[in-house]
Amino acid sequence: MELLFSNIQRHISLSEEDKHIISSFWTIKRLNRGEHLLSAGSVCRYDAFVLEGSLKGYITDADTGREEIVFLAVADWWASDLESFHTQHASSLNITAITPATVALISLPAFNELLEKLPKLEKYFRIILQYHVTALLRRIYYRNAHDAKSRYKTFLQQYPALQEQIPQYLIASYLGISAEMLSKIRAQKDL
Amino acid sequence: MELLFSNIQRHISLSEEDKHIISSFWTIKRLNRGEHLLSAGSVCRYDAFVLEGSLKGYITDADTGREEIVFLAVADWWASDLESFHTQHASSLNITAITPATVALISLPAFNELLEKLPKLEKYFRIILQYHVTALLRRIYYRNAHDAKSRYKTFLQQYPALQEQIPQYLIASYLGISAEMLSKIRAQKDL
DNA sequence: CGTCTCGTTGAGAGTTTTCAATGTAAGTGG
DNA sequence: CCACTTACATTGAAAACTCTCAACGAGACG
Repeated sequence: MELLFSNIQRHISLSEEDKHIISSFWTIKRLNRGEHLLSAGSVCRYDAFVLEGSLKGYITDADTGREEIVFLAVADWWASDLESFHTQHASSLNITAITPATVALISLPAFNELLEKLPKLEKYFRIILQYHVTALLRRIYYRNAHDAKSRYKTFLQQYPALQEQIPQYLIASYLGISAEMLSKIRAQKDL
Repeated sequence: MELLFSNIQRHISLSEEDKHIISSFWTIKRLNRGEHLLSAGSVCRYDAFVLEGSLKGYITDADTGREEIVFLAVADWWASDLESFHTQHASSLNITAITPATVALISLPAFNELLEKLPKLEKYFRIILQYHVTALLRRIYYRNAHDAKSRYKTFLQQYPALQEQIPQYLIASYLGISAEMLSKIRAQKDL
């Protein structure tokens, strides 16, 4: 939970009282490796903040059964389907623990109540969403403008920590590369 | 300006007084075709809401000089580099009018002051950012999971209006396709 | 051990790009 | 009004990149 506080405090200030209030709205959940936080077809009941471990968000192709990674999340990141969470409509996304993980969960009613009690959190969420949008636009840019090797190199520079926590074939999918291609890229001398 | 109000009112309610306050913080600017709203290397001074016309956000490759479209914006959309706007650091993005355009602009100091005067706008911005994040994740998913033809078909369904307002070679870049490839896809019978 | 997960490697196939040429419509200046 | 430029779209052939498929290897774990 300290991790969430420090994340929030990078953008707005919190009193001990605030932290107390915030804590009361969240529940901690442990996930086994492979356990689902959200399954396609069901509603995203919780917004999740990752405290430990790593998760993948992915879409399974109805025809081929292939998994396409949409996002990866490790400690200090968020992992949920925002649209499904806020509209309470069925999600097309799966979220699953890659490793054993600990997440902090908040339901939509609790989320709304929390924002009413601590309106300054609106600002926090707005700010992290701004960063998120920027990061996603950058990801789209790299996907469109650069080849597989260049994308992988950029990925390593930007998220050096992820390399150790996430299997390569999932990183490949995240980057829009086949697992075999990424393996061949890594075999090249000039990384 | 009415367009901005109706955009906001899709998510939160506004009194006439609110509208009056909001109006006072924005300035209207007309752009000629090809005119820059933001140039790479400079700071994004304004958050822009498009009232008329269409704009492109793109990154120019330093080596090849190629333009890579990062986003397209038409009436009722936002167009800015959020990161540069909020940090006031140099942007790597260009934003240029594709057609003659009218935009509503707000500076960062004005933006912050507006949010202090009308805190409920925090909620509005948080909500539209949530939708934006969802749309960008969907875009990434399609980019990674589907071939050029399928992406174009999905694009036509999702944004039928854009087809008439944006030249094809820019739509191609937006979708991560070469202009020639898109032309060949359109020549196929079974769109 | 035997299985499961994950990574590697190679060959062939497929998609998409690049390059170059051509066409067309719209604007601009004489 | 016409010639000329500019912007955009089309087409074809060759090249480049990436994928698929298939086989194999290595480590973890029960």
